[in-house]
Amino acid sequence: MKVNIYDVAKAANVSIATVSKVINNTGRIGDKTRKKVNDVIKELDYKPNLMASALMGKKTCTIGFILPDLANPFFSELARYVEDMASSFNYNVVICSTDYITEKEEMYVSLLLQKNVDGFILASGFESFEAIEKIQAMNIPIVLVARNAPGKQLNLVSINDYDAGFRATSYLIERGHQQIAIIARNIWSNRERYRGYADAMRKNGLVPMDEYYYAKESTIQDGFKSLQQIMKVSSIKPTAFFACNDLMATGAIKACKKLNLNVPEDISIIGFDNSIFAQIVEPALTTVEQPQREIATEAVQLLMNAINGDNAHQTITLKTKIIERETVKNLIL
Amino acid sequence: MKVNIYDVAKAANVSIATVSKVINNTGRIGDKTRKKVNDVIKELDYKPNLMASALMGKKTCTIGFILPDLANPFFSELARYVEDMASSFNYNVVICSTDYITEKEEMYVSLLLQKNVDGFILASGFESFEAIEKIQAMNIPIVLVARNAPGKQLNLVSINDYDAGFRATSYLIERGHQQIAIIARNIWSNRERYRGYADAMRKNGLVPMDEYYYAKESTIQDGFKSLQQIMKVSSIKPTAFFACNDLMATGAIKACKKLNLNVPEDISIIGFDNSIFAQIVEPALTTVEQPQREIATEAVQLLMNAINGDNAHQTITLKTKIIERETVKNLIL
DNA sequence: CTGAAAGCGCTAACAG
DNA sequence: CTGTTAGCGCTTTCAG
Repeated sequence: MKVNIYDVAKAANVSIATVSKVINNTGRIGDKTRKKVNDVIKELDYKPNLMASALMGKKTCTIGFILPDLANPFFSELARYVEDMASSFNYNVVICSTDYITEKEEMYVSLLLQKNVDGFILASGFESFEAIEKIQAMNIPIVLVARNAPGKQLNLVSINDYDAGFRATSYLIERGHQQIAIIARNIWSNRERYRGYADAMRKNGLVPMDEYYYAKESTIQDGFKSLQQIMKVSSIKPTAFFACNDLMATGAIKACKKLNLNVPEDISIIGFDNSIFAQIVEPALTTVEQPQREIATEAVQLLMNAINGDNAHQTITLKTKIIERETVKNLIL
Repeated sequence: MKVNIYDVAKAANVSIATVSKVINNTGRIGDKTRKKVNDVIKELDYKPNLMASALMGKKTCTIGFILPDLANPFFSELARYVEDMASSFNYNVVICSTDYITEKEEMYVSLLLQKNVDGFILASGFESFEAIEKIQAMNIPIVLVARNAPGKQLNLVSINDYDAGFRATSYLIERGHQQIAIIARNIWSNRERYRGYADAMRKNGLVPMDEYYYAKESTIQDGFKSLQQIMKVSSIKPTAFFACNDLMATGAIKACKKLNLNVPEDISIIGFDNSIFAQIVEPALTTVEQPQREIATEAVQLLMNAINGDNAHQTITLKTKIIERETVKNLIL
């Protein structure tokens, strides 16, 4: 039923070695032989079994992409671009959602390692190094996305979260806001953005909200709860919120509606990611853009280089940009 | 570096056959031997190479999930559930976006076939059977999602699109709307919804918009353009729109804003999918819910059954439900 | 230029 | 109960 290399060899009156050589364009093969073999291959519609060649040390042309949650548009868009780019190299990507659970990441990594994937893109944002070390122990290339790994020699592609947080906050301050709250989650990228936020506040003689993270997850729900929570506990009410992703910003906007606060008249909000949500919500969200396509492109490119033997470790930092829409009010007039 | 079955055998003073048996729980193995081997496995952190066992005819524990566009929230949510469910069977899923291009589907299918995936879930919604036939020729299980394949013996899971279209339209009619337009795309599911729409109209003595599809793609953009287009060309302006997915509905709402039409005061809109967008847009979208989680769950379950030798072909039709929110006005008071 | 043969890591008869 | 052995389908020296 399934035709293999022997069938081709037989039909072409050559040895399997010859067939293998014409398939892989290795060794020297006479023109007539090559043509003959190719004809037979076409005729029998022969497709080499990639598992078998993988067993012989060839690539599996598959990469693992590990992320927290595919339902988060930031990640699904990222995944889309990763997949696109990978496919341009004839690679497939198996996507794994960890659901923010470390054990799942390790489980997926183990499984994919057993399946001999050629490389990993890790966007799960975990603090633990278990998975990374497991992969490195097998000498498999990794690139980390939106995360750092101090003290590790790795490929990284990310934005400068500190800087982005600083600029988002400054943007608000420049527009006259003084009471600025932050909705963040306790993960590395958000902590960096918090640092940027706090420094921007202090630099302008303002006092940052203390290092208290209200959001458990980066969801609409948690953004919704966080804003209400902050409004409730603050003695001096914030006039602006910096939400560390668009989902939470969306939730924050919803919360404002519930509290009968108008955005941006009463409360200004700036988000993060510039995912599709930013254009959908009402009012349209002013937000910090992450160049997802570039992130994905660079990540895959780096991974491919590594897979093809490039042992250098690169860190690529991409630019962010504030996309002005309708959720920030200028208090200075 | 990488430990294999021989290393384990040697360290445990047994043959590789014995190791294989304890791993796979086949044959009879003495308790002490089993323990010994298991200890060594743990100690050496041995993980069987799944490619090798796949070569021997075992499963790869990988399925291919082919969809049009991972950036469409309906599909990313679906993918999320598929992945979740698959992972509960210890399966990985490689996700492929066809971008609505038939050739890409075939290309992906070929590639994954060469990689010996155990099964496919096809949600790409194509009309062509090439890919399906290719897969069937290899005797690999498939389940089709959100699509039909008349005359084919296949596993199917979908909703009743005709019925859903009929009910969505009736919902509008019951609320007094008479000029109802539809925004659809020329794919099977949308045509079915159109049929339902048209029948509901006629049944109530109304005249359906003619079978003219304005949307090239199921995107926000195309929904935006379609509504404007329809408003421009209609002699009697519609009071309600039935958009065949939430993305297009979102675009339609945006278009209304641009045309200075209020939703739902001037124009009512009903969407389809009940993706996350429906809750985000303003006003919140009344829409027909597709039970994505169930679709995914059933699809994976069916596929697993098939992979495990169940040769029956099942068709599962899931229920839809109209989720009432704020975009439909009741004209009858 | 082409083929024979070894072997990748594993499973599955079949002996013992 | 355990080991030997023959492959799965392919790549890759190494002879010829």
